[in-house]
Amino acid sequence: MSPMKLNPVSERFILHWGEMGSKWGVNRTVSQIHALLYLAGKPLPADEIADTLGVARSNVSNSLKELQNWKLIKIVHVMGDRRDHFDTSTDVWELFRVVVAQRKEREFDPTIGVLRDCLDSGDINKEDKATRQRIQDTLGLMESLSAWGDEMLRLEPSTLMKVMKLGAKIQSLIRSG
Amino acid sequence: MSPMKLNPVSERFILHWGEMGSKWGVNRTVSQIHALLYLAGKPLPADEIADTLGVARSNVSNSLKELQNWKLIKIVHVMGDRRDHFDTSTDVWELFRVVVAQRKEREFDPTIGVLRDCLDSGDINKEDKATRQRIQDTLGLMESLSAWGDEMLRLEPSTLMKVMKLGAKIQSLIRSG
DNA sequence: CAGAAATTTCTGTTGCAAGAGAAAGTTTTG
DNA sequence: CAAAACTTTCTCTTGCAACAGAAATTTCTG
Repeated sequence: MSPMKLNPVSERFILHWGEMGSKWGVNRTVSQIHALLYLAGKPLPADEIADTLGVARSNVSNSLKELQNWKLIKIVHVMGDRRDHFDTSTDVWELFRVVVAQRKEREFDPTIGVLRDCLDSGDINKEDKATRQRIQDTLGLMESLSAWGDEMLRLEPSTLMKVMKLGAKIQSLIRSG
Repeated sequence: MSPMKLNPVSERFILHWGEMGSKWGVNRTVSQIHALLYLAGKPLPADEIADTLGVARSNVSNSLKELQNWKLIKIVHVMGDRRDHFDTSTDVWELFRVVVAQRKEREFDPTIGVLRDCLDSGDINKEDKATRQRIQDTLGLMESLSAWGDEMLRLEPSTLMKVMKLGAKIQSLIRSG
């Protein structure tokens, strides 16, 4: 099959998304596939993805599995076609929320665990007081961020948007409240 | 020189920080060096860093330059020692702020530029309406986050802390205000 | 249930970032 | 200004993630 031709803007979007992903520790092909599905806005079969992006079918297969682990895509079926098709949300806020929640769960929370563990261990007394305090501070920051993240993630996108729009005005609310 | 011995907790902290860095697109050695300087809480010379972490002197040199580009460390001098010493803030909030600001500037803002560019280009009309809308939505989300980030980064750590403590309670303030 | 279609797993390759060590360069000091 | 101390730049190596293609497996269809 000859490579499926993307519109120039879609191509640019997808390529840039791939670069972005790399810089944040996400495999380039994985990012690109997700960008493609997002822009397509409709379920695509794996071979069409491979064809469009010009990567090996097996690479697509593994990347799709990865995206499923991230809960960013799901398998759907199209009438009269036995191939699996893959679909992602077209709601960018929802996608954002999922990515943040996943990274928090995978990397942030475990780190909090390690820090707690460090502070609980008998070995902690071998460290000098100031070092101990810095580990404690780090844990404190991460716990605050974690708790705040959980609360924010629970809000509706529209509410979250309002919170952000409020921005720094929140300062005055804190003083008054 | 024989490798300088770290306390077990420091070692664990530094190793874990290195792993964390990798997952977020930061070079492992770079993360480790920063963690070491943070825990040490005092300026260290490059050779002592190389020695403590067991990596090549040249690697340390390049990593230190990288950390300076990130504005996370600076060169200081110690009386009676002609070697450069490297120092980082021991204020974890300040460090957090710098990292967020840098990543925003390096990766987030340029992406906003690309998206604007996409939407301004003549080629955008080749895309179908729904795709165009999704690019527009993506830009909207990123612009909101960017503006909000700028405002938050301007706040004092202590204020920022209060904002986070407020958490979801902010919802009611929005309704009332 | 045989053959076809689709998918996944396995195996080997490749490209590149990360890093070591040598060489070159710079700064300091007597 | 020569030698020593220190730092950076350069070059080559290495390890590993990313990937391709083949082989194996599963699922579907008449």
